[in-house]
Amino acid sequence: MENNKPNHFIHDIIDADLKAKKYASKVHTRFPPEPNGYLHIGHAKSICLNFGIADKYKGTCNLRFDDTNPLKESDEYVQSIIADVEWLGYDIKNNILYASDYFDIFYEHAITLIKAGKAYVDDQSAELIKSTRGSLSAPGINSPFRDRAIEENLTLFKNMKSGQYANGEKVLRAKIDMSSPNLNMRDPIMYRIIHANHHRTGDKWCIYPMYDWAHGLEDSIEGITHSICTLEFEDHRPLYDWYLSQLKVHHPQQIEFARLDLDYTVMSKRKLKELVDNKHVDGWSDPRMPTISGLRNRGYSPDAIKMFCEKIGVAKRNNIIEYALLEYCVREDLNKKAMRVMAVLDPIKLIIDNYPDDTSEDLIADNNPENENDGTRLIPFSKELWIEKSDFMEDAPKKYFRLSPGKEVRLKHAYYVTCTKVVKDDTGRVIAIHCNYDPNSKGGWTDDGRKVRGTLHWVSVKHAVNAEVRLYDRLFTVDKPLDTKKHNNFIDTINPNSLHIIQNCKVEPSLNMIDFKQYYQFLRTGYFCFDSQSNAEKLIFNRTSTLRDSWKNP
RNA sequence: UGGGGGAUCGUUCAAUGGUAGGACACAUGGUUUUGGUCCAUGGGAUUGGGGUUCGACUCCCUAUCCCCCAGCCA
Repeated sequence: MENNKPNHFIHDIIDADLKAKKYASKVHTRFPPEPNGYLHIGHAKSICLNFGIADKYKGTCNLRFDDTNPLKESDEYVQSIIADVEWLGYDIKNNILYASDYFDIFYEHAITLIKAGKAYVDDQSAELIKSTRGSLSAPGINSPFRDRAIEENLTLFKNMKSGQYANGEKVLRAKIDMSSPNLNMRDPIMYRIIHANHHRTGDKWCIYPMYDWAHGLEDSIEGITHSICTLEFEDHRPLYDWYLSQLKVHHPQQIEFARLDLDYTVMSKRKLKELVDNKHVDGWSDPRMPTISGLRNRGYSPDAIKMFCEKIGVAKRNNIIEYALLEYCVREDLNKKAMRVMAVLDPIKLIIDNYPDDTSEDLIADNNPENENDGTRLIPFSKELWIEKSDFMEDAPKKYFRLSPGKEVRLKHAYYVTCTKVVKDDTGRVIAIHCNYDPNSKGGWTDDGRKVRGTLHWVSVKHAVNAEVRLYDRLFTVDKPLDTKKHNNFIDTINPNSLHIIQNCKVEPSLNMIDFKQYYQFLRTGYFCFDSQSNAEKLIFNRTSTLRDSWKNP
């Protein structure tokens, strides 16, 4: 297989490092989520990037939980993240790591820094620390506790660890430069006191490391070579570098790239959590959510998501990818994989007057014209069929290929039929359509050169199975829900019609849950999958996406 | 405002001093037992102004615009 995956600036950096024999010519990356929510498609970009690099350079990629804040994290999130990464297809069984496993090491390193006179215990309140940090243009003010004796710092820090102080009473700070133009360097906090139960370490600790202090050490301990993160950490890099060089430990290279943003959705864990908590969606895995588990329930394949992550590229400029590209990727992938079936979403009865009353016959249908190996199946055909309401028009425009009075169409895999008359109710609404079929067109073809433009899908009335179908639309009505210049609150821009449930859809009998398939294409209507709530008694399908539709009703 | 980043077709990624190219989107044809797929064609961009150079998206100067940072979040 040729490797024509696009190259990007991070590859260039790694190539240069390899050439310079930096890091003993090995490549080790990591994907470091905080378990404080479910993974979304933006994380998928990072996962594909980091695991992709490990793969390309024959290195390793760790899944590492950055679990340094017990207040926001939970095991539920840990489990969902592991499941999502594995579902995407990355083998992490032997590479699941936790920052919390390094807490003892972090602590020892902190002692080292204190002993070197590079860290101190500060008694100031959070408010005071904030107010003495200065501003974007004004320098900060040194804490009165900044020049405490090393021995005193050591004692105080040990007391912090042993639980002698309340939350917020003291912090450990790095002694750097309160007048640095980079706010991150103004004596950043290394440890804060949080008396809380941690999902892995329980009550062992009541001091927890801050991100900047912990992250570089995590990378260093694991022997990471290239620590890839998003743009907002760019001005944290000097601090990342400062800690590691003070401690003279293995020093990975931090590289920043632009995170993924998608139009017509939101992509921050906080915002997604708000949608979940306020019940705007049915949990993190709602098929409308841009979460990995949401996309999975929606019927997206791992390959489609990976293809998407490759196509969007990796660069440093802020970007908003069009949702259309994601849809292109599912269609592209599912076109090759999906089993073609017939399902009528909005049924109307079609009666074939010249077809025998009490017979039915099994017709051969190919499962996927894109892949002959997928074989064929039999579909029952009889006198009364369900067809799609939108496939009939009494007064049809010229370019309408479907059924209308006097016109002949093909019933897919079956016969040609010609519409003879319609039946209406008292209000004039069409409730049934009558037609005649051509017995010589069995299989949907004749050799007489007849041109039959329209092809309809159908389901035999007496063999049809009822199903519920859930149609999804974009979750938001605007392309940038978070544009505060246009919208006060992104919640206001939620699409009230993002979920449309239809009952009594008629599907072909092969669609029971006994012969379960992962991906379906309902012929002419879209890609679908079984909903996780679906069972043999009640079939429920989710629409993954529509098919492309070049037909424009004039 | 101090600091850190960034600006190329509608969107996104490339071009690393040498023909501005790909993908998606859009448009128009063709094929078709899915108005799907597939195939072909087309329109469409270097933020502005100077400079260096035989030659500039690329280097220099200047202006403008956008993003990030003042959590004991990550």
